[in-house]
Amino acid sequence: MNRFLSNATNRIDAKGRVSVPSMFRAVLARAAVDELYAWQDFVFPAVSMAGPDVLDRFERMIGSQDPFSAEANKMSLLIHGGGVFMKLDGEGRLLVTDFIRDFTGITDRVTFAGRGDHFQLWEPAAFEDMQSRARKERTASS
Amino acid sequence: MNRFLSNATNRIDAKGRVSVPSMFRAVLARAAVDELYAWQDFVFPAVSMAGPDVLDRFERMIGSQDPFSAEANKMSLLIHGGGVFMKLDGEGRLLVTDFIRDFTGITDRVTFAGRGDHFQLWEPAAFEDMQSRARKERTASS
DNA sequence: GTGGTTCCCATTGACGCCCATGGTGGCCCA
DNA sequence: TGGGCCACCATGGGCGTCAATGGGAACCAC
Repeated sequence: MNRFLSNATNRIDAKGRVSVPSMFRAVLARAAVDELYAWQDFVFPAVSMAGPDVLDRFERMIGSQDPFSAEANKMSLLIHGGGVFMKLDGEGRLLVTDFIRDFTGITDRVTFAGRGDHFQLWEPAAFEDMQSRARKERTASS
Repeated sequence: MNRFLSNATNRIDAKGRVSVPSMFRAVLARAAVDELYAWQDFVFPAVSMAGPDVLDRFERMIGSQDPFSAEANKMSLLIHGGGVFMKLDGEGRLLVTDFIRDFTGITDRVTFAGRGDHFQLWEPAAFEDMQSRARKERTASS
């Protein structure tokens, strides 16, 4: 499969590392991605990750707008100022930095959630909560 | 037959596996499906399963919306983050994971229910209950 | 040096793949 | 029509492999 799907919760070890689910690593390997672009999600309290191609896409989106518009400026602030590059260690783990902790509230466990063309890091309880809320809204509106 | 019909209840073994009814497996084989897309039903406490084409359908639904809207993001959270790919073992069994147990209440037995283009996994008592209730409501309203 | 990383190796528990068994229903044949 | 044979399905369990996790030691920057 070539997209990020499902969710899994892994523990952060004493050194602050956490294993990226093998399923997600397989998708990254297939796309020959070895350096991850990570950004703070625009909607949820989660950090999103994907290959560098996503950053290119974001930049093209900005480029198509008036460079002096407030929109384009805000967008750049989010994707450049709120984004970093990360890479995995030999075992497929990533270091959970303060960049991630502060924005998500993650402390000792991480929920990885597939989002199709990217995946996200959530504080486990926040993920559960948001998902059940989304389900309720769908049920109510249908 | 090319659709999922009827229902059957099977036992979960010590390793947490359960046989998918051969009737359903036959439908899957005919559609050349070897990897199942499973999602938590939007209405019932059941997990639904079908071929990956269902996921494509869901994704087209999302694709028609503004990708930065909270609506589209929540829907993606459900169908991507709340969906899993599963595959059957050589004997046509699937592993009943916590993803399934937590949402359905399944413990040691599973009721498989055909739903036409997909089938569902229910906790046996919950299925009986829901079915008899549906029957009553129909009788009352007709 | 000291703190923070990165690279490497060990452990263990889960999962996939394989083979075995038993029970049931269908089919054939007398 | 009755009995027996056979095929298929549900189920059980062994075992090898791999992922998730833990920790030591080298390495770099300050």
